Amino acid sequence: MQSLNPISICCPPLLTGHLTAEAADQVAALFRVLGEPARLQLLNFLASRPNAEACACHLIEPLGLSQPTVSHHLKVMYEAGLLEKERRGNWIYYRLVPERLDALRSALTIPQQ
Amino acid sequence: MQSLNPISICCPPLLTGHLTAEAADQVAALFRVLGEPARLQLLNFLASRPNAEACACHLIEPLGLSQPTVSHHLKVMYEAGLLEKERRGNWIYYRLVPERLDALRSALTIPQQ
DNA sequence: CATCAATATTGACGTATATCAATATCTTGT
DNA sequence: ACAAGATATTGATATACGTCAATATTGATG
Repeated sequence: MQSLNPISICCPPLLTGHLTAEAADQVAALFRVLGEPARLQLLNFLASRPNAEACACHLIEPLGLSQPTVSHHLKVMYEAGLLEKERRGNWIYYRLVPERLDALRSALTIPQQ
Repeated sequence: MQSLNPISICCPPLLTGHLTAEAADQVAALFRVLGEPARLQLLNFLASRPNAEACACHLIEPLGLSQPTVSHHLKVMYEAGLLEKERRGNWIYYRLVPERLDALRSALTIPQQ
């Protein structure tokens, strides 16, 4: 389970300038986080909620996966900087970090040829 | 090695509306293709060339990987619709398919909250 | 048709990781 | 402090896949 540094500047443009091996590693790790259907469905579910957030307890049933597995996916996305989390009483709420997805989006920008 | 259908409509928005399990599988498979540093470096190298294309023979040395491994990565990206290929005499040229990356980019669009 | 160069495929191996059951940890309320 | 519920971690298992050496295939050319 490779974790990402959320503070690191991500993502360098993929298609402009020279992409170093280190930068490629970093961006690839983020793509790999999105390369899992269960995680995409979690993101999609969160996006559909008010404030783009939900209690972890609400994320288990819609996926049809076990609680530990969902917890694992949430952790992976949290460590990748795609989610924030916040405890509220007994529950932990996860929230989308739109800036992170925006950064990835801009990394895919294609230079005018 | 899961292959993608290049003709299929990809990609449905991740963060708008309901993402079915099948759609999540499809988009995740495309993200997984990008989740490999060597492939990102290949894309980056192609983007730096005139016409965003290069002979396969020019893609081996810059990566420091064996010829079969590079061939494998090119095949994966070709089957994912990210590259086109064309034979020219003895050589096979691979070219970026910008529309495919654009489609992925738009799938990451975040709805206004 | 034979040869050569470029690319692709096969098979083997190692690593990464998704998944779950079992268990641990953490918070709140009594 | 204890009990109960929510979430996280551990350990085990299975699968996906990156990598290379060896080999096959393909196309051009003599």
